[in-house]
Parts: sequence; structure tokens; C-alpha cells
Amino acid sequence: MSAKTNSNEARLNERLGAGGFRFTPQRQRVYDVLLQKRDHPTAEEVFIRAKRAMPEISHATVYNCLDALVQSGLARQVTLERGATRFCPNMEEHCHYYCDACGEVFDVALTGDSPLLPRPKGFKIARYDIAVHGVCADCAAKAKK
Amino acid sequence: MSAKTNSNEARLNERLGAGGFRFTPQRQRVYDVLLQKRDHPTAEEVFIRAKRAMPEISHATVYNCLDALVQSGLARQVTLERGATRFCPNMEEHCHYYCDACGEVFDVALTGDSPLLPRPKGFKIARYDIAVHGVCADCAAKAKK
DNA sequence: ATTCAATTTAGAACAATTCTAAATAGGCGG
DNA sequence: CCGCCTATTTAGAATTGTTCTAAATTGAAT
Repeated sequence: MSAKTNSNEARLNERLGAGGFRFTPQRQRVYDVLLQKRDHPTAEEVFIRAKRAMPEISHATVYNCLDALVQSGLARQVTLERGATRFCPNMEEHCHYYCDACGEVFDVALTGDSPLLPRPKGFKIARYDIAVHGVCADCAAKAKK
Repeated sequence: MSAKTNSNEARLNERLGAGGFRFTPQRQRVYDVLLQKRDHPTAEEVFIRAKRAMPEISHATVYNCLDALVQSGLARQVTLERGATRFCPNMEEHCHYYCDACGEVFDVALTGDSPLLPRPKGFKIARYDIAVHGVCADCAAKAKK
């Protein structure tokens, strides 16, 4: 086990605890899956990947684990379009560029100040999600041909 | 029929045409439903409301109409959370405040400059959606008690 | 009027998510 | 270490949201 894996495990343990959740092998596995390939997988994709090293894991558990990770501040839930929700372990301030042509999702860091948003009086902001729709460079090039 | 309704109908007709769609009574009805109560209804809610004046309208038609409106630039599709997609006829630049406690959605106009977003090279932006999650003033007050 | 494609319809099918009840596992006080 | 209590996991059923299908209808353009 690498030092990197160790530190991820430590953070997982700590954050789950802070969120009132237990550390379980399934949650560790699901978190690993998110960290290993940061391509904004759906719950179904996470399920498939998680099964590779833990074949007996169930669908409901994957949802439970993902929810626990989201509530513990270790992952974000991303809803870009109708259909399956995606998950993202990048907790830096960033926005999502979504290519309507190929479906790929790009994280782009929000540099400097957060966008200045007016807000309803008294509203307590927990987080915000910025989704940008359009066509990525590759797809734009293909379309031009 | 009021002058207001007339102008909405004219715009609907024009925009549908520009988008390559036909004007139909069902599309008019669905658009009316969106305009009459701007509370970000789900497709199911639109279906129920549309039925009141058009009892024979079907589920599939409501989806078809909503998609036509979205593609014609007359409505926006809003995905704030897992579960049903919502629809919004407000085409001004605005962001959505979503109360995680009561589920209410508030439109807030984006004043002045759009937030400056860095973007991937070559990405052609079609539109962007800003969703702010948190707790609205009412729910925050209730929670404090 | 005729024709062709878009649209609508009811209902089936499918996909995503949540629920259920029973089994298991963790942490804690004794 | 034991027993207890609660959280978690599991398989599968159930529910919800969305899309598909095939046939009938409608609309626009000849």
C-alpha cells in the first residue's frame, strides 16, 4: 500500500467519522473507485468498477456509500442533464464543462474570487454548482469537417 | 384572450418555427402551463396541470413539448438534484437557489457581468447553469427555533 | 385533394433510484 | 470477552422518471 493510499484512507476515516458515519470496507472501496478514475462516473459505473475488487457489493450499498461520501464532504454529486447522476471526488472549487456532443465532463478550477452572486435575503449558501454546456474542442473540430 | 397571451402565442409560434418545430395546441398548452405558475415544475407536474384544460394530453407529448420548448429557446431544463428534472420559462440570465430543506427554487437575476469563467481551450459555450444549494430564509428561521 | 413528415396517443419498456426485511458487523458498557 | 444496540449490507422488489413503439392524426406543402 502506497503512502498516498494511506493518506486517503486516513482522510476517509476522519471525514466519515465527522459526518456521523462508520468507516466500512465498502465505503473505502467506493471512495477508491472515485479517486482512481476521475471521469465523473454514474452510480451504475461506480457499481461496476467497485464489483471488480468486491464482487458481492450491492447496488443499494453503492448508493449508500456515495451518499455518505457526499454528506461527509468527500465527493460531489453532479447533475448535468436528465438521467443518471454523476459523482466527482474533486472538492476544489471548480465548475463542470459538459460536452453535449460526446458527453465528456471537464473540471475547470475556479481561479481567484468566486463569481459574485446576488442572493435572496437570508439564504444560507451551502455550496454551488456551475455547469457549462456546449461542445468541446474535439467535437467542434469533427463537426466542422 | 388578453394582449399578453397573444404576444406569448406569437413568440411561441415564431420560436418553434425557427427551431424547426411545428406549432401545435399541445405545445401552446404546455408553454402556457410554464408561464402561468413559474414554480419550476417537474414534467409530471406540467402533465397534471396541462391535463386540466386538455384532458387527453399524454405523458409522452408533455416530454415532447417540453423538449421542443427547450430546443427553441423558450424554456430551460433545470437539474438541481437526483430525481425529476424541472422546467423554467425564465430565459433571462439567472441562477437558481435551491433550498435543500423545503425544495423551493428561487430565480435570481445575474446582474452586470457574468461570472468570469476560465474555460477549456476550444470549448464552445452554449449556455451555463448556476445552481446554489443551501437553506432559504424561512427554513433557516424554523431550524433555529 | 394528395402526399409526406411531424406529432400525438396509450401503453409498454426501460433506466435510475429507493425501499424492504433479514442477515451481518461495529462499537460500547458491563 | 459477552451481550446489546444501532448502523450497515445484501438481494431483490417496488417505485419513479423517462423513453420507446406502433398506429392514428394532423399540418404544411404540393
